[in-house]
Amino acid sequence: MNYWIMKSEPNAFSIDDLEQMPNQTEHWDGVRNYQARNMMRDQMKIGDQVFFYHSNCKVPGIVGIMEVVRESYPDHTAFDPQSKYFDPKSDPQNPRWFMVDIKYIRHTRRVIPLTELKECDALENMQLVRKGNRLSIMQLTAVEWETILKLEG
DNA sequence: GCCAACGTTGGC
DNA sequence: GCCAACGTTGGC
Repeated sequence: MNYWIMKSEPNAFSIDDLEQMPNQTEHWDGVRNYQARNMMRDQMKIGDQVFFYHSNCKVPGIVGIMEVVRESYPDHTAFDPQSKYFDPKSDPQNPRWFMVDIKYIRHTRRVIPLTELKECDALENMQLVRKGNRLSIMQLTAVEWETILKLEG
């Protein structure tokens, strides 16, 4: 069992949007970073637990919990010239980008703001709180996962 | 809106 | 393979 954080800008796709999808499930498309791709492609397994993080918004922070329900497969938005995620270098015969399917579990009882995560000593080694971090997918340790759940209150 | 931190691109 | 230029991310 692995633990993850996945970021999304709520203007583009929020925890509320995920909750309203059919089966409360959606494919996590549009990831165009090799490190993040490698984690999705090689390490994310069915049943892994994921925090949903809202970035680039008024109160950035953790807003919900999700679960991996389908392991990696090609991100078809890379093949679609109409998509803003189109990448001509990704060939259906040799896909460059991958995604997983994610299912809504619940909202956290409150937004756990980034400022609070930064103040927590037990989370000081977490990638998310490091300056300049821009990765949209990060792995957590089990201890970090539990620590954040306790912060939820 | 600003800007620091990164990642990618492409000329050489 | 170096590195300057450029584009993007995302907190503030």
